[in-house]
Amino acid sequence: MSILLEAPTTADYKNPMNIEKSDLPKIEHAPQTLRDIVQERMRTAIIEGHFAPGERLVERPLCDQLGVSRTVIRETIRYLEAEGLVEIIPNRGPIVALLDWDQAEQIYDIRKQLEGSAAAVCAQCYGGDFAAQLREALATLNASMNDSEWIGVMRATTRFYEVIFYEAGHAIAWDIVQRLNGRISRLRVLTLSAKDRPKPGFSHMTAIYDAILSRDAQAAQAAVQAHILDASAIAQRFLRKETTKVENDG
Amino acid sequence: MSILLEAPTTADYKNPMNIEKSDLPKIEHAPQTLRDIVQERMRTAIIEGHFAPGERLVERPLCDQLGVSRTVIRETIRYLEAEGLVEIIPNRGPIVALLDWDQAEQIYDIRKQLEGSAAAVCAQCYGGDFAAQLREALATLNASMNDSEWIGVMRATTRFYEVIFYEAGHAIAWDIVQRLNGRISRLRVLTLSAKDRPKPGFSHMTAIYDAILSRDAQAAQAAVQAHILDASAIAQRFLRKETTKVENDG
DNA sequence: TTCAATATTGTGGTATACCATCATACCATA
DNA sequence: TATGGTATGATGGTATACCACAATATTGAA
Repeated sequence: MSILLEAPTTADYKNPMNIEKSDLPKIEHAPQTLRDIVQERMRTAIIEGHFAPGERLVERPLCDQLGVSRTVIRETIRYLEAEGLVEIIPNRGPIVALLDWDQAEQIYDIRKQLEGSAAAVCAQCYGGDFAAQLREALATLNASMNDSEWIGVMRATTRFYEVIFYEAGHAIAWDIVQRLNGRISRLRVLTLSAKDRPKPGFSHMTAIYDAILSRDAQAAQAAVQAHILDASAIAQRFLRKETTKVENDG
Repeated sequence: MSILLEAPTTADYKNPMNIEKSDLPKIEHAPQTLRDIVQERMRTAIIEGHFAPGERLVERPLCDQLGVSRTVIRETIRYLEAEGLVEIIPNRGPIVALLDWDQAEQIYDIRKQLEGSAAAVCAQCYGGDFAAQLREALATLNASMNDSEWIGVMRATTRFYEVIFYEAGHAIAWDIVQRLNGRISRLRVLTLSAKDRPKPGFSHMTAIYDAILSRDAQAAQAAVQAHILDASAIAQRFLRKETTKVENDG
């Protein structure tokens, strides 16, 4: 089990998550509730692969590990179920959602549409300091690729698209894309960590960057779709390869 | 408050939702849990307008009305929050999610993409008894329009698109579209119930039907997008008109 | 009379105990 | 060895107690 989910050393109900003030420096009265924290932790734990797909999420151990009550765990599981990250098996309880290529293909297809549209809109109407933001995101991405830390690459890629979606004013679409990305996070990890090929990804991103900044909506959309097509092709290789194993687990 | 949420007359914990066997004829051991039932009831209550947008969803009264415990209510609210139907205001609790035109426009835009794509794919590759299913859905839609019952029209429209999405193999996209439709259900009701114009909607659907059956993907996509564009234009009129009122409520 | 401080109330958030049911694993016996 | 029953554990569901916080009402003082 992940170290991310370690329980507090003592059962301190006044401070069950070991949240120190130093952890929340920005906002004095952080309106963040326990549920939000647990949600965030479990979501990232699943996305970053600390829970295996198909692994059971038993309530009471989770309570112990996170140092919170069952109510919180149950509400969190309900939320993650709605997000598609968790699946409820009748009379068995929640497990980390499984993924087959059929679903993954659908998800890549939806992303192609939504991200392509966002890039196109963005190219047409961007302004302000957007160019600087996108350049910075691209630079961060480049830097993280040299670190060969897949998690950094994933975050930088996310940031890159986040800038695009928000400039396009597509906040809801971004929300959808993020959730979809959560569901295929395992694939993203595989495509990123199997990095005998970091450069093709980066050249794709550069192409997107150039197309948007030159206000070529068509080219921007095409570049995004090419990027996703490439990613999905790599993902397909991996998923096909391990399909047998996954289905044996289920 | 809605009659849909009435509590059982007596506190019968063996049968708290008044589920009779006659309600579940198909499956003997119905795996449907209390949560599922409450979720379904509250979702339709919100979608069908029995709760006003911005209305507070106070836990304890909901417990009384539905005859279930707070745990169930809270889990349900968490699920609906993830669906975007419910919004949590810090230190105030959940309310029925509000909607402004900016969000609605984004939602219509996403629908335009996903539904257009589904129709196009469908036109290219449909087979089997799909044509019959779609024809039947269209007939049902036509019949329900003569009833001038907006709820029937809404269900028939949903069914029509459901057939398309499933034939295209876009189950995940359909899931997304359904949730988005839930969030703009109030607008859909307005556009449907303000029925000085039932026929334009139906002619749009007929155009979609014809285009798909004639395997013209381009035309199918265009017809779908025209339909949504029309709907969004009507919705915009209504939402703009009542924007002041809504924001005063919030 | 008016303003401010305090008390009350309602709500959300959290924790915990309890029961029923279902599924599985284990064990004892034929 | 095979089979059936029991034990265990997990979940679903319910109830309750406690605390924090915010809004409102009430009361006291200027």
